[in-house]
Amino acid sequence: MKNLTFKQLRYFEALARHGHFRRAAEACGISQPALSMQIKELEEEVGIELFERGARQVRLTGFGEEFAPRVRDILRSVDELGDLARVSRDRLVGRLRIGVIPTVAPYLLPTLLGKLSLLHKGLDIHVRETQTPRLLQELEEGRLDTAIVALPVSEPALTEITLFTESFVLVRPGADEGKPVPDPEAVREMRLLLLEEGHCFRDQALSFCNVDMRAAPPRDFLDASSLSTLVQMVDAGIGVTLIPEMAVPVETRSAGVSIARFREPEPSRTIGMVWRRTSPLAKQLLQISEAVRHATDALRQPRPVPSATAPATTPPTMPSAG
Amino acid sequence: MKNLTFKQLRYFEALARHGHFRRAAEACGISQPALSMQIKELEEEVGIELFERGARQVRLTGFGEEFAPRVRDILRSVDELGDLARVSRDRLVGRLRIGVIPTVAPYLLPTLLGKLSLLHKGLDIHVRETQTPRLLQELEEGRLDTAIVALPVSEPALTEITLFTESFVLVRPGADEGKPVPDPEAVREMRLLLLEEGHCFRDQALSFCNVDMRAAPPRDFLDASSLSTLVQMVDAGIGVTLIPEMAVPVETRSAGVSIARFREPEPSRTIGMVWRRTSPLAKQLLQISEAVRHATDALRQPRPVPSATAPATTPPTMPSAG
DNA sequence: GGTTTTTCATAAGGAAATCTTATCACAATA
DNA sequence: TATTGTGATAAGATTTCCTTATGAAAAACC
Repeated sequence: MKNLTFKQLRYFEALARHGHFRRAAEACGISQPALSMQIKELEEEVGIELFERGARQVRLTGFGEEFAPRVRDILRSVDELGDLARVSRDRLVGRLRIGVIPTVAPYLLPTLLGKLSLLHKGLDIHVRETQTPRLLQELEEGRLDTAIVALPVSEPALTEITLFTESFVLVRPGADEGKPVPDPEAVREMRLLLLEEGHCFRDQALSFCNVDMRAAPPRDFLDASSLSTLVQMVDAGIGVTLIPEMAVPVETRSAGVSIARFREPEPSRTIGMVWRRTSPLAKQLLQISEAVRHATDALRQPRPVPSATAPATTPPTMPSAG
Repeated sequence: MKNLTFKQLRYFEALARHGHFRRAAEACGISQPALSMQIKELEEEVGIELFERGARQVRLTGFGEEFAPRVRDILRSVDELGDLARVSRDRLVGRLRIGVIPTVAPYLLPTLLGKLSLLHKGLDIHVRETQTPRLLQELEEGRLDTAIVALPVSEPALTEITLFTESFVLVRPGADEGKPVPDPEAVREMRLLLLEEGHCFRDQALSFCNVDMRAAPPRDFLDASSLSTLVQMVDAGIGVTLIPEMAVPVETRSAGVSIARFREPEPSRTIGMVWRRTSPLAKQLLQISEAVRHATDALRQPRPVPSATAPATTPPTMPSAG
């Protein structure tokens, strides 16, 4: 069975159906001798005669009868292989493993997942929510297909594409509403609540306040594990914090806190999508990045943030490593 | 999917398993470039990349992951095709459709079927019991694989092989035990009970009595539909009959009839097996004919038939057409 | 930082397979 | 007996497939 070919099985099937060499050959688009030879070869391969050649008719032998349904099964499976490919050609199919950092995930995913599963019906989406370094590692190990993180990642093995840039806003107790917006140095002197070690957003916030991240934290920072917690801590009067614009609608829904935009240059971060440069999904991932962009556009359309200054024009990018 | 080959699928499987072109190629017994080309061609065929070539590793794409189990399925089916063939190589497999004339069937089949199904485990044996002309027709139409009939059949499209020759014996009432054995002409004058029209054995019996078969039956023959019935009629004192040797043990088991051998030349018939000259089962059928011969040897070993003369040496063959 | 190594892709030529046309052999039919 | 229909065979052309040799890119090493 070493040199069995698909052609032989197709020819076999045709001959079994037509019971006639010339007609079967015609159906296969080859000459009658070619068919004869391939059938003969198949029979040699198998070691048993498959057809009984009568002077007036060709019919399957008993063994051929046993052989035929199996062959048909195989040919059908191969056809299905083709179907699968055809259907998947320009659609993403199967599993899409997407990683998202925690300061983006809760705000982006609800909208994004809906859009994606609508766009790619039957797509099996796996989401991994963790911090950037782990995401990048899993990406490079092939355990993720793409990740949504703050740019730049500066990994030569990865392609990065910008999704959007968003400002950070100050979250302070409701009572502070309307007070002048502090400048970075002033924030540093306030009780600044931050995410725990490892979140890139923590570093971005610190950087904004010109804190040397390698040095010890300037004050008795309280570390929270989510933006939600941070806002609740602000609400409790423990201090102030920064959150990305995208988080505002969700996180200030019912909290007694006030939001203030900074003066220019506003702090901001750029969120992007990355994938292995070698990934054959590039085209589809690009497509997905569009979907993400649309999803976030919708998220950032309503801007209920009272602006203390004119809206920012070209905000500087924050460091994102980590 | 028109030019997909098994090789490509095998190579695909190997590459998916090894994740390494050179090693996979080695496992397939080909050179690395050959593998590269076939994989590339497969990917072109499919229209989607199946592998993601990293600098340090080769791994399946998402689509490849969907593709792989189907491919493995197909390869397994093909292997099973090979297994099926290997197992069937020198064994008869599947269905064996065997036709037997009614004056042989009841005596031969019990032994034969046991032997056959022992010899070819899993063989699906179909038996057709009917008269010679129908058997031959079904044989030629491919609805039977072989038939056991009285020879000769003289059909150029059929191969015939002799199984055995057996004598006919006279069955008469038990009271006639020991009486002189009548010669053919005398039998003609007795009330000779025969099988109904169509049985070759009827013609053979008539022929023995030198009755012209084309003429009207000489006397008020009573036609029975089986040898069993004939013997029971003899037992009832209605007349005498002839039966083949093979039927003696079974048919005279409990009847009050006596058996007498004829003087030489004993009447006899030759039973043989026939099949289409084109049948690829020839080899196996020959094998089966051996089994039949052994089965009948065993049947004819005990000869409880009182012999009126010395045993026959070269009995003349009877006509068998019909 | 440059060199070596590893790995897959590409190129060119040769071997093997597959196909085509032409022809044969056989048997059924007229 | 001649004719027709059928599959098998033969010889040459074509296509596919494989090998060796080489290239390019990235990783590992010194």
